[in-house]
Amino acid sequence: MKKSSTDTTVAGRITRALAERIISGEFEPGMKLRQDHFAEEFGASHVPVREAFRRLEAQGLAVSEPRRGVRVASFDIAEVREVAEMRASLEVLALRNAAPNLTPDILDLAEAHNREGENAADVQAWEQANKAFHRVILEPCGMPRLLATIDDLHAASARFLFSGFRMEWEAPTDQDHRAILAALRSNQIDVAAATLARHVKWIGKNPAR
Amino acid sequence: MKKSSTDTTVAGRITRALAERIISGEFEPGMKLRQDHFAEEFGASHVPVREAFRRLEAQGLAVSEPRRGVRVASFDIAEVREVAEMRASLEVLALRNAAPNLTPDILDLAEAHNREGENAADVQAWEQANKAFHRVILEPCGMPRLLATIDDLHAASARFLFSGFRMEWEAPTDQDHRAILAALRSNQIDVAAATLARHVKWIGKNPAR
DNA sequence: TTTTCATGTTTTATAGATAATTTGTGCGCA
DNA sequence: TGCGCACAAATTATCTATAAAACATGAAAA
Repeated sequence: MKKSSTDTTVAGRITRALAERIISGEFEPGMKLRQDHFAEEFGASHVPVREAFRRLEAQGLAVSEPRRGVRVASFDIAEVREVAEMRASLEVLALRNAAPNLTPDILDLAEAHNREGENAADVQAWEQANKAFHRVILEPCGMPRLLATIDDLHAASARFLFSGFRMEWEAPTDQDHRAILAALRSNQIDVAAATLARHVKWIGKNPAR
Repeated sequence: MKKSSTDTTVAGRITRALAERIISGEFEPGMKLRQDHFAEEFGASHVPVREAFRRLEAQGLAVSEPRRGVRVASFDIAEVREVAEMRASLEVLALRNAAPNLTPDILDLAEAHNREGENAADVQAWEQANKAFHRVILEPCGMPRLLATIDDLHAASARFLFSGFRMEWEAPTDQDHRAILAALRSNQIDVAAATLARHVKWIGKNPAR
């Protein structure tokens, strides 16, 4: 496996660690991120921390005001909806381009991920399986930039999911996923795309606590 | 006007300068970007240059391999098509959300930008007017993340436009733009959206030299 | 109460050290 | 001679340590 910059450099490791904590909700929206603090925590200097901040900023997980520091990106209901709409548009685009390249093997793998999700013990596990499901059926589109953007949006969605307004959680049988797979298996691309769009937008409509 | 981080800090100025050169084609795809070189050129040290690199990377204008430096992002015909498809999807989404907020004033402003483009003396001027046209009709969607993503995609499109395969250039009367405005004026959102999608995708279909 | 100015804190930038990769060189061997 | 391999030198990215600039805070003066 090609090792990404996230693993190789100190800045990359810091990026990953901070992203994880923001997504998991450990860092609350609006929280100030002080470079010296993390420099000390990771036993590094503040320069790689700054580089990590730039990446988080690009992913939409943090916002930076010049000379005033960077904070964890806030997200209100409008932003959640925005991310959901963007994901819906782009995932549909990806699916339409992936469809001609989808093999039964890929769909079986997706189904496996879906079952994983249905048997998940907690939200984290479910989210991981959910991400894998979407990834697997979209990846064959062969559009790297599109996939990267979708990943960023997915991270933003996950933030919302973990944002503590759903403490008691139970694994849902993901009917939408099943419907998408069935449509793909019978070559009904339009149906699959429409279901996917509705499915993704639904996330943005969750009752906000 | 709110001053962006691009103007305030050294890293920001370097980012802007390098982005411009990449987009304009002065830096060719695949070209190695050495931090010490630009540190010297901008009379700065290499740290702000590195931060600029991170941002260019996020915008898709550069790619970085850990410990091996960063290069100007390549773009083949497939990537151009990818960017065009993404733009089409996202601009349609933006337009649909902007439509309810569009006023006659805004549409008049857009029309002015379109005329600017038609009278443009060179590609740069045309591109600037073109960007302004799209921006003006999409901005009222009130979705900042969506707009930011569209901006990045637009920059990538502009790269393609400037890539020297269109040396002799003449300002086109932009019929698509006019059609979009006419549709919006008569509240035919679907027509406007469909025209916009076709218009944006067409860019990706330009005969490659 | 408002303004000014000093002080501490934080971001930003520089200069120098470290580590990894690439390039060049020499040697052995076909 | 030509090719491949090992090893050394140079180049370059990465990181640390330190200094400078900007900002926030709060006390003193108007």
